[in-house]
Amino acid sequence: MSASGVRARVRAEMTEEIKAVAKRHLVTDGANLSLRAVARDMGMASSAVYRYFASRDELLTALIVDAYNAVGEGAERAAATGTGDLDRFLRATHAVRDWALANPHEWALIYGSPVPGYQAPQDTIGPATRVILLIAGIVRDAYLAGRVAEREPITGGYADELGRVAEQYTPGAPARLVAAAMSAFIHLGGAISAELFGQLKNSVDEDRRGFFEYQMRGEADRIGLT
Amino acid sequence: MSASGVRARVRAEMTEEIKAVAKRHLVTDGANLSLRAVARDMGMASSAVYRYFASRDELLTALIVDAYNAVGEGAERAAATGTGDLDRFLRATHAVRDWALANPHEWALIYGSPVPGYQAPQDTIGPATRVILLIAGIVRDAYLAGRVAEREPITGGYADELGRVAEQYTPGAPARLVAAAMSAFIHLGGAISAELFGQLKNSVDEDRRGFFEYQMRGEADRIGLT
DNA sequence: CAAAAGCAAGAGCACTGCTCTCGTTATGGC
DNA sequence: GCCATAACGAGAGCAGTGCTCTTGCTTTTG
Repeated sequence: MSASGVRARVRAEMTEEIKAVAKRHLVTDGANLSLRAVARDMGMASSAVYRYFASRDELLTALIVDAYNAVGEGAERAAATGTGDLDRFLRATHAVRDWALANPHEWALIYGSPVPGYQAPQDTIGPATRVILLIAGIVRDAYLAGRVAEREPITGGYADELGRVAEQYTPGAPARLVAAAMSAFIHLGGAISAELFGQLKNSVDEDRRGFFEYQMRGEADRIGLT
Repeated sequence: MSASGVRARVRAEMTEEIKAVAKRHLVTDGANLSLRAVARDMGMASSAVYRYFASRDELLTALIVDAYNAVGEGAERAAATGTGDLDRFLRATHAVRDWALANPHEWALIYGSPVPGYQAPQDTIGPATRVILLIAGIVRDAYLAGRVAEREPITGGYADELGRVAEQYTPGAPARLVAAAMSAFIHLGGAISAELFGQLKNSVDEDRRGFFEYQMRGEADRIGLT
């Protein structure tokens, strides 16, 4: 066990190192990650990398899972330092943006257009939900404590569906709360992608942080957070 | 002139056909478009394609410009059929979504993560602004006609900057109008990307159109459209 | 009519993901 | 401790990619 533990540990270290090198390549080359280049950087044959990752897609998947967890954990930590509901919400969303600004290519990997021919495996859906679950959690806590302001209820087919989703997380809570939380999450992603992908150029160049917060405050207001 | 016109016309037809074939490949293969495969499909040598497009990136640029114009034109036509301000806004945003659903890979090309190593040339920035200019135009018309509801003004560094942008399009209009219009545009892109890139899976599957409209109505309300 | 320019094809370069085979080394059952 | 087995790393090779260069041919132009 301890002997085989050596090999297992070396294997784990190699896997981590490959991911680290790949992440470095990601920041310069973007999503067209070259497995051969990674292997070259590590001084090993490209075929040897296939001992650790069955394909380039599998390596990408590992990077995607790491990225989801990194942004999720960052947001969770930031939210934990907040005091009020609105403060926790703003801290969480700012943390997501900060992480995205620091790791633009990883953001593109998880929230940009899907890599062509790449099919997200089951492993990714768990980590992928961390941020939206965090936002939903903040809203739920506020609602259960009776601190969510009144808003008009929603109607339409999506209301029923989101009502069923609400039963899982906030039993008894109105569907419009889930709808507003999801709207905030979607707006969050859109705002960050717009900033990173260059759509704010020539219109918002000085105070992008402020403009981002303006939008997030708007979503918080729609939710009813104070 | 008529003789050389023949060659010019053939050249234009070839260029269009290459773009058409490339667009067909786009719907199946996504963004990793193969110039060689396009050439094979047309029964010509890959080197011959370089007579019409200096590089694969240039072909992509042509497709991007076409996509921007297609979605922009669709939104403009839809807006023109609207009656009130809110109606025009909703029709325009729904038209953008409809186009995106019909052409998901082209949407990914223009609003998804930038193609690695690809630098958007000057040709694209004009067509790229059509949708946001359309939304801004709807808001401007409503404001100049005195039909925009009162909302709280905005503060912060981005307010000054957007105020300067406002002077170009809606002289005398408050910066918060531009901010709200841009927020709507950003939310629009985020909502469509979220739907196309699979982030709505398992939460909004039945009435996505309704959920989209809920979000857009929220933005219209923030703007003050009626 | 001849020179010039446009065009298509083929060969070739450097690169990619991935597979297969080959020796080598560490692991686990006896 | 021995030895079959499994893991490992390296190299060669295949099919594909973007792109360039050269070579003939055709069309346009002066």
